[in-house]
Amino acid sequence: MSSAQPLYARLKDHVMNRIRAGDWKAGRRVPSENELVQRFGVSRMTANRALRELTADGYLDRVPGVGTFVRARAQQSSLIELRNIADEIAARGGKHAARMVVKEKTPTTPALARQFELSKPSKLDHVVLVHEENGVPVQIEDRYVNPAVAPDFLRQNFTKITPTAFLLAAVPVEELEHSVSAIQPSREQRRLLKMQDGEPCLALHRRSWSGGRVVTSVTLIYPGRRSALYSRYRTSANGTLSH
Amino acid sequence: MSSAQPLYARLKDHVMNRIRAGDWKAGRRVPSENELVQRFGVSRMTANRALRELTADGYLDRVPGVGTFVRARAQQSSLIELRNIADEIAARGGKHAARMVVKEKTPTTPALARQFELSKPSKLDHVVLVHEENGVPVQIEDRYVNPAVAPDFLRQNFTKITPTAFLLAAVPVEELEHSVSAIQPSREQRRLLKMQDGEPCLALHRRSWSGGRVVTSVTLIYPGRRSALYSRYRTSANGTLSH
DNA sequence: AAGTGGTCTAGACCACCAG
DNA sequence: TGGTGGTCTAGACCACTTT
Repeated sequence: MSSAQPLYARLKDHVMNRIRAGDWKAGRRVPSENELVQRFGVSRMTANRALRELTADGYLDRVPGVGTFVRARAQQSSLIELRNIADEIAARGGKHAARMVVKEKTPTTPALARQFELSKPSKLDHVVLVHEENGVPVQIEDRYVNPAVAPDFLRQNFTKITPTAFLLAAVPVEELEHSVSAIQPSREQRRLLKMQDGEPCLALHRRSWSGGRVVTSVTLIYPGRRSALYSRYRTSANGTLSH
Repeated sequence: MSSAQPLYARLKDHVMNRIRAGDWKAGRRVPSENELVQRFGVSRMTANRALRELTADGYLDRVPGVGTFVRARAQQSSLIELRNIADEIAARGGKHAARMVVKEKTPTTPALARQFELSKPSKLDHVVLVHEENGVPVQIEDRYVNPAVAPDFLRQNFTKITPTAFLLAAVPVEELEHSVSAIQPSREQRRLLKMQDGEPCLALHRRSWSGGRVVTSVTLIYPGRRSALYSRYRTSANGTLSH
């Protein structure tokens, strides 16, 4: 089962696995191109491509004449990464919990059929849950899923694995659509987020595609009082924005 | 003045200039690697790197055995591009106008000094303007600029050139920070945007760096009723999100 | 002086697609 | 069969930093 993966991709994986596992922490020097050439028996151009692409991807810093290092804050190039909120909270040192509010199969309304690009009426999976950080509600997740793409979705226990984590593992995402707006929360949403009257919310809507079909359509609602979306990144050498 | 630019970067520029100028439109075949080798006298690896990076940047599509083509919709990988609102409105076929509200030099408050990473008190340029599309206000721009980095800023006529357009041309941006939140607009902001009572706003805050110094800190305020931020993009081959 | 990254070359082999 | 992109090599020269 020798992988058909190209050599430079295997080198990238090797480095990323060390970083993800925590073996190589921020600021640590990673092997030089010549060291990779020695250890893996590849040409220097191949080692160079691996490290160069990881740098463009935001994971490494390279300093000519000095070396290559694990970047301090992994670059967050998009305002919205497809991340698991449980991981985000854990990264901040908080304790995540999720509370189920709705878990059902529901027939498509015309609006839902349009969102899922379905020509015929069908059934969709629907869940609503509230994510909490240290007991404080921080996000409402209102999600529809196409069961033709992710059949086992409704059978999961979403207090143990978040819908995002399940879908990320179950379905390869090929395309993403995001939009963000400010909304006045409904009474029910205010209650779930334990918000004061009059406070606005940030609504993030996302659709994802796999194999040309819409996998899921989700609305994430955050209390507006603190910024829910943040990114910081460098621009690439040629002046276009790095992505 | 032979440019110190590497060959692959010059090839990228050459292709991008043709695309930007409209010579090569969406779907058009661009020169193959071998054609670039012939015309520019470079090795195939160099031509390959140029076209490969432009593909990763979202501008081209490559099909093995067939060719390389200008991508239909230039990929909008980040939710927030550093774009000029006048261009955005023009791209939608609308008519842009800007109205000056404030144009002044102002001493730094402690909060501003922190934002600009200044150790000593100093003066900053400050402008507030309202951008309109077909006569309808669509954005408040509240911007501070470090005059040590962009000296001529306040001398511009911002009803003719937007602050973004001027700064993009005047200062190379190397790093960007964005955050988004939902806010309840002040009475003054409601007035400027001609909004109803109770409607929330989307606030986008951005800082940009050049040469290690903060160039500008800007807050863009949008009426929340329609989504101000949108993106759609594909994920890259190796499974990580394209940026 | 030795090591680093940055670039470039001139070949090569492969899978794929077209005529 | 010839052209395309995808990858890889084994060298090379350079500017730079560290020792």
